[in-house]
Amino acid sequence: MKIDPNSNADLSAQIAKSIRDAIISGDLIVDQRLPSEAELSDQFDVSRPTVREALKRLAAQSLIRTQRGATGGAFVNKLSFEEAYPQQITTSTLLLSMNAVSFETACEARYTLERSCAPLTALRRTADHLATMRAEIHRQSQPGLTDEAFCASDVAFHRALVDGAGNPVLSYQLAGAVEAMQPLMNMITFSARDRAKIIELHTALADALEAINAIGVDTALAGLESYTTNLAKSVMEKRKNKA
Amino acid sequence: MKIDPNSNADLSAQIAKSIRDAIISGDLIVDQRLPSEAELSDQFDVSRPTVREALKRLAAQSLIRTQRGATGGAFVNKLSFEEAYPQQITTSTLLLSMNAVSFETACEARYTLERSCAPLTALRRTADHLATMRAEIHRQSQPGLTDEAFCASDVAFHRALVDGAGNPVLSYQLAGAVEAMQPLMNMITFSARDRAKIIELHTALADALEAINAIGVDTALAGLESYTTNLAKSVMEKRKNKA
DNA sequence: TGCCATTTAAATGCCAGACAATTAAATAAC
DNA sequence: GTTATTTAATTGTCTGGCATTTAAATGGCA
Repeated sequence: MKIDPNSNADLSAQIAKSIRDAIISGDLIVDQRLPSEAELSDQFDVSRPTVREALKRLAAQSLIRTQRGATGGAFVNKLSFEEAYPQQITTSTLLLSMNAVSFETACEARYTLERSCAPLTALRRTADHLATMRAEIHRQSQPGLTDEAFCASDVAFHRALVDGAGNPVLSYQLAGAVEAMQPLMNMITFSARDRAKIIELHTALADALEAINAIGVDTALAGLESYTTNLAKSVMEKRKNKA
Repeated sequence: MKIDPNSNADLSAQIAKSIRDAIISGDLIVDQRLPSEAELSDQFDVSRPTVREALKRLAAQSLIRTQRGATGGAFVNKLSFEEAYPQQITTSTLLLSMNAVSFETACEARYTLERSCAPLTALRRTADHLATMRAEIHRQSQPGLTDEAFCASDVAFHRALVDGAGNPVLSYQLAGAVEAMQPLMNMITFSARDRAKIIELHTALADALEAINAIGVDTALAGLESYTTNLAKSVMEKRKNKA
């Protein structure tokens, strides 16, 4: 393996790319041990610190894991959904906050995606999913709950809705959309009447799911979307008038 | 800033987390310059190579960029959708290949998501999106096209469909689902009749989009999903019988 | 023989110090 | 005032080393 020293990219970036490509292409398979850092420095003709920087890049993407000790080294990591979730959420959150995505755009994306998996959830949801949703509704109705806790419970409720579809790929893709909304929602102050309305819609949603009524689920979600959007709109309006 | 030397995690991982948290929380804002590597080593009380490993971790996630020279350094990077796309696709692809996700599950997720944004696309698609789709349909009908090129064109067609919804958040979330399917699709051999059927459905889809006929779009997508699923099923069947 | 303690070797984790390359700003020359 | 040169700051890379961890090899002992 050779590295182009005239390239614009860092040596460590090039080496990371080389190894990453090998993983993606299947040349390196899960749990396979990479050569030791010393061997890699020989192969790529760079120093050990440079190799280490490359390995840290890959570790940051959960593509490898490292073990110390005699039989240690870097191993191709089996990327799990559990590991990928937080990454996905972090990225989505930063994308929203750094790119001035409007509340409406984010909200539209979120509810569009959620409504798409609702029919599957109506078919496949287990008692567990329903119980989680009921529990979150109960939490949401407790007085003295901070706005932040209310939002967190809202996210948990919706996550259960998504997971109820029983498709891990869907759950993964939607995690970003649902969780990344939370910081945006946290900017809203919920009046008691707002909460009551949202809880009412959540209850209708859970009822429809329990009754395996896909249309009812969709109606409730549509209601939630429009209510949330209007709420955000009026909050922004008030804030603008004050300023 | 202090680092716990008794933690299980690497020093570089802890430092990266510390800086990452600062970015997420807004303590560090876009384009803000981080302290130099030397200053960071002082602040965290570690050596420069360790700081560098931490910075490379962050760079791997596109959270920072670095510049050399007198006024250089590490800067908080404005994460763009363009940058996030490839990461998302790589992760999704690896998740599918490493977790033995069935073709059916992946396909279900993909078409569920695509059908969800179809109504928006019907409303908002531009002439450009339609032109792209027509062009890809034309490419797909050319004889002598390899299966791989056919799949690539299929992906481009569907990406145009998704982008037509005019919601960058949706486009981003769906990129993984659509693109990660390609390796799975590449395992299928398409007969001339298969291609003709798919092209027919693609044409119906484009026609419906042109006519702003959301129901027609949904019907075509449903047709594509069931056709693709059955095709994959029969391919797997044949392969099993041979073995 | 079989079990336990010790040693050894291999690997990653971390550090100190140095030099090269790059870049913008300060300085000098004209 | 403009251009050329120097300087300083910063990242990129290398060398060499020591610390730590871990499993396997070794040796002692019953």
